[in-house]
Amino acid sequence: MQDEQRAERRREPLTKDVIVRVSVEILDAAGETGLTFRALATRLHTGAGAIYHHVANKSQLLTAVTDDVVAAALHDRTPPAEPAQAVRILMLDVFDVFDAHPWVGTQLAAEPWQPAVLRVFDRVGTLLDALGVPASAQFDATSTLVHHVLGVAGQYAAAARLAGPGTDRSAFLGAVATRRTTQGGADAFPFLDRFATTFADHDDRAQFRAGVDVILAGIATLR
Amino acid sequence: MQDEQRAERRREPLTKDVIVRVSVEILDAAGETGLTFRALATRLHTGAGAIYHHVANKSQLLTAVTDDVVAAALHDRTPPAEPAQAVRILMLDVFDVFDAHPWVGTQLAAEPWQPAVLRVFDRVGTLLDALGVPASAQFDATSTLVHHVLGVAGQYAAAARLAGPGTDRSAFLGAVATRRTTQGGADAFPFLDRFATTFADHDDRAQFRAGVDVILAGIATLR
DNA sequence: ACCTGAACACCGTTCAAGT
DNA sequence: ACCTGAACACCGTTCAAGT
Repeated sequence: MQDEQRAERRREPLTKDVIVRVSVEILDAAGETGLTFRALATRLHTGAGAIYHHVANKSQLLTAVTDDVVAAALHDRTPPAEPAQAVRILMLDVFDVFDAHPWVGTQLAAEPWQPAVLRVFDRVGTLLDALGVPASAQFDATSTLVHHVLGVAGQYAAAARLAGPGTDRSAFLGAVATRRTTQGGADAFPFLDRFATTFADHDDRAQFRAGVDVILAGIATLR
Repeated sequence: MQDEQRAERRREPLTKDVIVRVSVEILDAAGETGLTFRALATRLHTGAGAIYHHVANKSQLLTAVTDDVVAAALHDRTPPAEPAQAVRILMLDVFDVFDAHPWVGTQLAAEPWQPAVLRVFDRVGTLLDALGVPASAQFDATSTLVHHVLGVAGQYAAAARLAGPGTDRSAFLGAVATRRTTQGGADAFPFLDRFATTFADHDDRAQFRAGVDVILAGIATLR
C-alpha cells in the first residue's frame, strides 16, 4: 500500500533514456527554442539541476537526441539487392528524418563527426563498397553523398525554423523571389530569375532525390 | 575647446556598414559566442540599444554580415574560359571563405535562401549554363553543388567551433576514431574502420575538391 | 532622429542544502 | 547517490529618458 502511494507520487526513475525521449517530444512539438532545461524539468517533474546527473550539458544532450532519432530511422528496413537503389532509399530515409524532425538538421551541424553523422557515413560507404566503387574512391564518394544530405538538412531545418507551424511556404518563397529582383538592380541574379515562376511550388524531396542521382551518376564514372 | 573635447569623445557616426565591419572583426577574433550586442556596443563606444536603430535584430545582422563576407570573396576574380574549371575555382573560393571565417558555415544554415546562398547559387547556375548543361537539368545540378558546399560549410564551422584556437586537430580526429570502435561493439562502423588510419591527417580542402569533381562528373552525364 | 543604459524576460549551469 | 531550486552570470531586446 505504501509502495503503491510511493509509486503514484514518484515519477518513473530519471534516466538518460527518459530525458532523451522527452526531449524529442518537446523538440517536435515546440521546436528548437522550446527545449530548455526548465521546460524539460517541468515535463519530467523534477528540478533543472537533476538533469545534470544524467547528461553533461545541453550540447551532449542534443547530440544524443539526434543520434537516437537517426538510429531509429535507419533500423527497420531490408535494403534492396541493387546497391544503387539501396543508396537512394537510404538517402531518402535520412531525408525523411528531417521532414519528421526538422531540428535534426540544425544539430547535425552543431558538432563535427558526431555519432549520427558517423552512422550515416558508414551505411553509405558500405553500400558504395557493394556497388563496386574502387576502394581508393570510396571515401570521397561517401563524403560527397553525406555532405549533400547535410547541406539539405541545414536548409531544411532553417526553413522549418523560420516558417513555424502556420506559415505559408509558397508565400515565403515568393518573398524570396521578390527580394532577388529588388536588391542590387534588376539583373542581380539572372540565373535565378529564369526559375522564379517555378520557385514557389518547389518540391524539396524531389530536388534532393535529383541531387542524389547526379552524385550517383558521378560516382558511376569512378568505376 | 569644448568642441574639440566633444570631437574627441565622439566616434565615427554609427551606420549599418560600421556595425557589420566590426561584427566581422569580432566573429573572426572571438568566434560565434563572442559576438554579443554588449561586446559590439563596447567596441563601437555606444550603448547596446543604439544598434537597434540600424539593424532590426541579431538574426538580420548575422545575415548581413554573412552576405558581406561572401560577396567580397566572389568579387575580384576573372573566371577562366573553361566553364568546368570556373566552377571548380568558384567552389574553392567559397570553401576558402569558411577557412577564413568559419562562423559563415553556421550562418548559412541559420536562414533558408538567404542572400549569400542566392549569390552563390546564381553564380554556379550561370556557369553551368555556360558549361552546356541542359536547361531542364540546370536547377537540380546547381542545387546539388550548392547543397554540397553548404554541407561542408556546416561541418567545417562545427569543427572550428569545437576546436577553438589552441586545439590539436588530429588529436580530436583520433578521439573520433576511438569513439567509433568503443561504442556498440567492435564492428559498429566497419566502413569507417577501414579508413581509421588515414583519418587523422585528413585534408578537408582536398576532400571538398574531390566532391566537386564527383558532382561535375555526374553533371556531365546529363548532357 | 539618434543615443543611452537600466530593466525585463529569459537562458545554461552551479551548488549548498536536503532525502 | 540523487534530487531540489535558488542563485549566478550571462543573453537579446525594449524603452523611458536624455541630446
